[in-house]
Amino acid sequence: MAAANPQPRRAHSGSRRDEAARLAVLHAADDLLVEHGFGALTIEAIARRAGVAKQTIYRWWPSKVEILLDTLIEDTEKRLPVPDKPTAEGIRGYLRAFARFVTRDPVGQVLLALIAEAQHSPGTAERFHQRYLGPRRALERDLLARATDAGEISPRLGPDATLDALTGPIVYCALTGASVPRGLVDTLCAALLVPAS
Amino acid sequence: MAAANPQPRRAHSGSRRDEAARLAVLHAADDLLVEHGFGALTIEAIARRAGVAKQTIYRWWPSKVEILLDTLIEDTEKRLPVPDKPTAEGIRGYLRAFARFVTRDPVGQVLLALIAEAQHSPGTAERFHQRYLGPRRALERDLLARATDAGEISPRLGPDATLDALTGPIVYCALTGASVPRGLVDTLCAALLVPAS
Amino acid sequence: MAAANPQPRRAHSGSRRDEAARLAVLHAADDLLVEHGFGALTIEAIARRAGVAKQTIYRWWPSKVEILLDTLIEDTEKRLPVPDKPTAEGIRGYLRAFARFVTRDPVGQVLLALIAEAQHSPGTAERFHQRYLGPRRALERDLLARATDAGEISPRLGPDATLDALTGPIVYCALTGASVPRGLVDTLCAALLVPAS
Amino acid sequence: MAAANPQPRRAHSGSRRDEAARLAVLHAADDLLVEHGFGALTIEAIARRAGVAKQTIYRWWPSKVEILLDTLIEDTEKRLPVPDKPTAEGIRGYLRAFARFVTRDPVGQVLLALIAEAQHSPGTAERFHQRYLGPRRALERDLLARATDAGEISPRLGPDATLDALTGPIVYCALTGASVPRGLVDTLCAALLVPAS
DNA sequence: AAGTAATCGAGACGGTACGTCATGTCTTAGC
DNA sequence: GCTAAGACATGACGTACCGTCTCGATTACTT
Repeated sequence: MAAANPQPRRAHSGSRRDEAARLAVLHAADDLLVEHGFGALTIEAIARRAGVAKQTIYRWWPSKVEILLDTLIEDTEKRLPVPDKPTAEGIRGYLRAFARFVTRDPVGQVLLALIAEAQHSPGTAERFHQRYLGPRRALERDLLARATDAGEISPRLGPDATLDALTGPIVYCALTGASVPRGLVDTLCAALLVPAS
Repeated sequence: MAAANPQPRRAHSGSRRDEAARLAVLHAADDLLVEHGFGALTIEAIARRAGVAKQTIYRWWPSKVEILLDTLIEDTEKRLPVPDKPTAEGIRGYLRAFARFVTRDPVGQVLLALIAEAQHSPGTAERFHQRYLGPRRALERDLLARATDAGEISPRLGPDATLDALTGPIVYCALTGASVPRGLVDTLCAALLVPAS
Repeated sequence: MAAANPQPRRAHSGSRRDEAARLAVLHAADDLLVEHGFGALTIEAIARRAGVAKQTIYRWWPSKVEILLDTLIEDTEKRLPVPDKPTAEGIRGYLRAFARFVTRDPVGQVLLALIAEAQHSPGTAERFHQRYLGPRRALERDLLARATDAGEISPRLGPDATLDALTGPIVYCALTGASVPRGLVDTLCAALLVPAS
Repeated sequence: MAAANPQPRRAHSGSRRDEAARLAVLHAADDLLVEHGFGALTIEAIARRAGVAKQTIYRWWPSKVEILLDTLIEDTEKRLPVPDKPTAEGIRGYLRAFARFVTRDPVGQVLLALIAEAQHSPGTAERFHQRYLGPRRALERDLLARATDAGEISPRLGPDATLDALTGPIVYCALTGASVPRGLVDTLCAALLVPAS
């Protein structure tokens, strides 16, 4: 079929890392996760789907968790940027976007899968914190601090506790398969950030 | 002990289910999970540890998830009873106990493992809801309703959203390996249940 | 269906051996062997097919080989009697019947299966000789001896070698799935028994 | 030996089939068969003994019967060559060697095991004919034909019937655990091949 | 007539082997 | 030095039988 292409995908390489292979792996991993769930996400399946040799994966990623982390980090910045403006409304909007991200976006699936996998393996938990949770939390803490300094909000709890209280319910709903109840985000913001009125 | 045990270990019953084997499996699963993590929780390892044939496990449990569910359900009632008294203080105490349960109790580990595993497999999610999350949530909703009727509390959100908002942050902290911040439970209760005072 | 018979097959037992069960086992074994081959001949399959408990089989037969031996011994006398008359023609007829028996008779299948199984297990070989091959060979040797005494034949070899030379090719053909070539029996008799001219 | 083996046992090759593993499997199978009988000849035991992974066996052989066939075919040519010279004496010598082969040679054990196993499973029978019995019989038929053409012998039966009559008794003796009676081979040759003298 | 004993069906149990799948390491051969 | 391809040792998967066992019911021989 398709006009008998003799070299079906032959142009790959030489001495430098093959960027096409890298992207093919990331996309294959993402696709498999979304289409068939984490159970189908094996190194062999990724290699098969990406049209890549297993060894090519092992050369560049120490585990499939790192593949997911690569996808997650690259895509989260696009799909769910932390807002610049330190306003109460900005924070509320970010949380609403986060709820959508985590319940509907394919990349949100990756986040949930990593939270789950971190629970199963200490090594994963470690890397997950280093590469994703830590940096993200730093950005969020900064947003909160600037909003507080600006008098936009006046949180009833410390920064980390506040963020746990705001994002925890959203993540929990997503993990248990439920949608985030209407009004939850607004009420949480109202109750915990105490708008400067 | 030592004394005079007349039957050395010959009594595996015969035609009826062997209760000793059942308990050995549940304990082996729990022990392996706590000692070596979910990764070490294979059916073969459970069978080895319990001194039981693999087939005996497959005869009674369709998957290791159901083993964990059995443990979780049996033990949660003992370790984390939902309080009878519908008071604001009772609810606060329950949430504090829940925080301890989920961060320190071995059975809490089982709960976290199941939340994680449910994320990886739809079948697990289904069973987890049917057998644990659903019934438990019903009890909690009942507690909330009775406390509301008694005028003890006056929640700002619907029952499910309230429970998500209260337990979500605790579960999220446990999942991300953190301890539950001091004051979090009290502040959440104060902010969301609006004590009748 | 079928008029709701409350006791479907209840009349079995008491304190004496249940003859119906014994026959059911023998027939089940034979049927399974013929219908699905030796591979399907497991104790569990026999028990299932005979509608009998596994223990009932183990109580009366030490192995499935003994079941086959029971069938073989009981049925061979009916299907393949060693002739009384010590004539050359009688011997020839017996060999022709033996060829039919071993290539077409269900009981012949049992014989072949036991020859094969004896090759796989020394215990089987032992019992097979004791209970079948030995006694049968004795009868055949006797037939040969009487025919020789009567001057009907004059074998070129000793009795056992003669019998091996006569039956060996037939068994070999049956084992290799071939039919016994036309004229083989007659030529063997002519060449080895040297009719009294 | 001893001397300077530079690679201790690191050379399992990589992308090409590992010849050492192939031979280890063939020898392990042969050894197990001779030492512990067909009952001990399980894939797992072969793998253990050969120091090879089970999957390596399944990759190259569809069943243990094919392993035995490989051994049998490779070794029969060395241990029991069909003679070139189409003489009566050559045929007699071949049959005597065959009797020794089948009663004393370890490879003869493999042949008997395959005859037996073919009786238990149609698939085995099929492959056994295709790969061993058929080709061997063709060689033997050719030997017979050339000897007949040369006027060395003058068989009383067709080629296949003659071969069945000559080899059948030998195989039968081996299968029933007996030794081949003295004089049997010579008498069979004399009686069936009718030397041209 | 009550007690004893052997039988039967059912089926749970600790095992062993099955054949399949994914792991992570390795070697080869092509560019 | 990268790549695709894939063989390899390892070990878990879920299934099928093995032979032993214990049940609860059904009969038949004892006393």
